[in-house]
Amino acid sequence: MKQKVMYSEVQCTKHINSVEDALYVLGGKWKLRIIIALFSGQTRFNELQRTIKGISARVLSNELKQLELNGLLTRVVHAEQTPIVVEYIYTEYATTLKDVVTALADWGEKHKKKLQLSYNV
Amino acid sequence: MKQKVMYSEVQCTKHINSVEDALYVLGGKWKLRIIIALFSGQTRFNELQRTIKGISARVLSNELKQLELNGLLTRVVHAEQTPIVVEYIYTEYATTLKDVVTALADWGEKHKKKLQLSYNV
DNA sequence: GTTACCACTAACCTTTTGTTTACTACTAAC
DNA sequence: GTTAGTAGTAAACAAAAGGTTAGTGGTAAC
Repeated sequence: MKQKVMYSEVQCTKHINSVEDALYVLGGKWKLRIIIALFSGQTRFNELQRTIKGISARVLSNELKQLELNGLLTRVVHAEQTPIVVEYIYTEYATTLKDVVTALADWGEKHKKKLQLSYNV
Repeated sequence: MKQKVMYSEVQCTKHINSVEDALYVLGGKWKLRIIIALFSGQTRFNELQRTIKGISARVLSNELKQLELNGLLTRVVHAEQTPIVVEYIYTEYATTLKDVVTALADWGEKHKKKLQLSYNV
């Protein structure tokens, strides 16, 4: 059983630490899904909750707060109108996540196709 | 407050579903770190536990089982030697994760640098 | 006049995840 | 003979994450 080594030990530790830093911000079940929904133009709380199937209001609220703290979105309150409308707008910084989202979504899609293939054969 | 829309609503749902499929396999605190350690040439249980700081034997054992079920590694037992040695070898299929790992590690690295900058200024 | 929408929050509960300690049984080094 | 390494597992517990239900107060549609 042979395999090629992709990184040195030092690079391994560096990679693990970097992924750790990324997961600190993006980890958990919901954060990336929320970011995708924001990228696709959803801005409102209830819109987001409808788009992201299965998330509860409590969890969505908490996750949005954390994403705001990490500089990935801005909470904009339109207090002048009734009912008061709140918009969640992704920041310029959040667009740096595009590669991450793309890589994960691509892999997830291919993985699903692979599973379907192995069941159908 | 303006933003460009990156995906249509249909693409949004597709992306969310794909990321969901990916996270089903890769989600949680440890799986990607284990994969990085495997990519860097670690093959043994205790080696992995030493490399991945903070993981307990129980959790490592569970995660390895799940990664094996999902076809990302093979458990190879060398029963002929004493003490019996077990090797965890990443599969060919696991190499399709390279882009995911790279994207996340790159983002994590940049994010850390950004944090350090904003503290030092 | 009842229902639904808006954007949440509080309290409580369950599930998932992870930790700690102790243990297996054998080997090799000091 | 004590310690450390080999690869784990069992049991008991703690912490983190997530879900459920109910409710706020105002507006607008049926």
